Amino acid sequence: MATFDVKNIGHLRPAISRGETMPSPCAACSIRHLSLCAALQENEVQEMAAIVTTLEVGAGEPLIDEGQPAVHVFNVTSGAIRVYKLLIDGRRQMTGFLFPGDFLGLANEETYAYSAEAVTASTVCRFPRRKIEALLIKYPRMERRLLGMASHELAAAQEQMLLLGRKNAREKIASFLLMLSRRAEQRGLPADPIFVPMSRNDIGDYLGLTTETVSRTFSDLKSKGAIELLPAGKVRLAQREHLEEVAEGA
Amino acid sequence: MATFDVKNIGHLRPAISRGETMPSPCAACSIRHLSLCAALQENEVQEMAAIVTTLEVGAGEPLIDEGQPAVHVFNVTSGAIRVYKLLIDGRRQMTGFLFPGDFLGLANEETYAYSAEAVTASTVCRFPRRKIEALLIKYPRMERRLLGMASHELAAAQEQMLLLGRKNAREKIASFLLMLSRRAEQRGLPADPIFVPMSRNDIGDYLGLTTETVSRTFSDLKSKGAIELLPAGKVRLAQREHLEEVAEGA
DNA sequence: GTTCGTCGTTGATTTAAATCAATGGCGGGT
DNA sequence: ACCCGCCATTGATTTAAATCAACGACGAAC
Repeated sequence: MATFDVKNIGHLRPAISRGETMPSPCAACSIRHLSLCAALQENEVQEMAAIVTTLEVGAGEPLIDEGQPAVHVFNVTSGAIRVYKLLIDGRRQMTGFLFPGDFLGLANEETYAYSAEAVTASTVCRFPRRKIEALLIKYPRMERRLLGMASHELAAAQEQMLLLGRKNAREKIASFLLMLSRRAEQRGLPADPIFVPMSRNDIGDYLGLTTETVSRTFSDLKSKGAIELLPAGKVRLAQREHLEEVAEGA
Repeated sequence: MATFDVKNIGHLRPAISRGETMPSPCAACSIRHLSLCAALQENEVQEMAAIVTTLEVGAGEPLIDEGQPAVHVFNVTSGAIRVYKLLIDGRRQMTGFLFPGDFLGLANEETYAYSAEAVTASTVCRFPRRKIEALLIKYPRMERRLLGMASHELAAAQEQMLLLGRKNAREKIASFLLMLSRRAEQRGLPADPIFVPMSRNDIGDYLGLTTETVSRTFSDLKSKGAIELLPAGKVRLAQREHLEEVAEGA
């Protein structure tokens, strides 16, 4: 896991001095969306920049281990991160996938309650938790933003509970593809031929299914013309409306 | 749903003027734990008291309907509340059970993303969301507390995802009983013969199971001596350690 | 006191998804 | 160039839980 300090952030400042409010890029990370650092004031930007470190994480490398002291918070800059919890015998439940702009490491306790790894080679911005907490006290606007993010995540978690507890395999896969599409769109990426960077196994562990069931369900949706499987992990949502109906259980 | 304003809160003040910090009772609701109102200053207590309304909700009565404008936040004072989401065809996923001291109604959006009903006859304190938000800006300490609660709930939600996605029926039921026991203990109630106020159907919708599977699994744990089913919805955790092993998937 | 609806339990059967198994493709390492 | 291991896919079989079904207990309503 290569690490280097961010020095040359000057070129990103203009976006803020230009008077942009939200979404504005995080000076340290050049993040636009849903970020802890969005819409900071000039003085706040400087303080954030002073404590940030940028990390490069190779595919499959760990970023956080459940049970370890929660000393850092992270902001994803590029790539994709998987967040998960394990049972003693190794069964794994993904609790989320993170993309550029997403935030990681919010913890109430002294230790992390989950693990995180890079799905593909990724870069993240790392902040010492203690320093972030000091900044939150100093700048309540940042804290409000964090609360907004937490409550957004909570709503997403409840939606995921509905999926895990009550949807069948086809509904799960349809929901998953649409979620990826919406999140890509939010980040200004193409919403239709979507890029699915994670393995069938990762998807299964996110949806409470096995690799085989995920693969079969993809094949099934494809044979019914709802999706097309393109090379390089791309998927076309050929019948988005149909997928939306399926995802909602209609 | 009977409603009346809270006037006589004077008798609760002493706990705060005595200089107690945390957990301290909420002046309006007499709540001790995990409450929005815990550890308030005297002036904050008065402002909270000025905007609170107490509601009585009969068993089965709705408190929140998904999609309705999110105009209030709630604090549970007595009884038990179920929070859930529905699919179009009526499949239901409980996202949580709330007990005295628990907080409800945190929402980022303009509408609620879930529904809530009383399991048993309950009382709740209701606050207008706009006024709460104004208070949060005025008193960042309250906001910090709210953030702590949100991140606690997020951790619980992730734990529940692990349960829903990867645990079998027995592990789910064991986890559920232990959760009820721990939460009862936190509220100063007996942790061993626990009171289970919700129906088998409610439990099933919480754990992603059917009524029948819940019932069979209870019977099975009982026949193996792990639990005892007592009258009036009480359950004895005869082999707590064994239940803990089962819950963790060991 | 009787009836009706809900609840919990148990049994029989079905089924969706898991498991077990085999294959071919692809990419990295030597 | 050649393995080796991982990944995706598909087929055959098993299985945990759902579904369908029946019954008794209980409480509320009339």
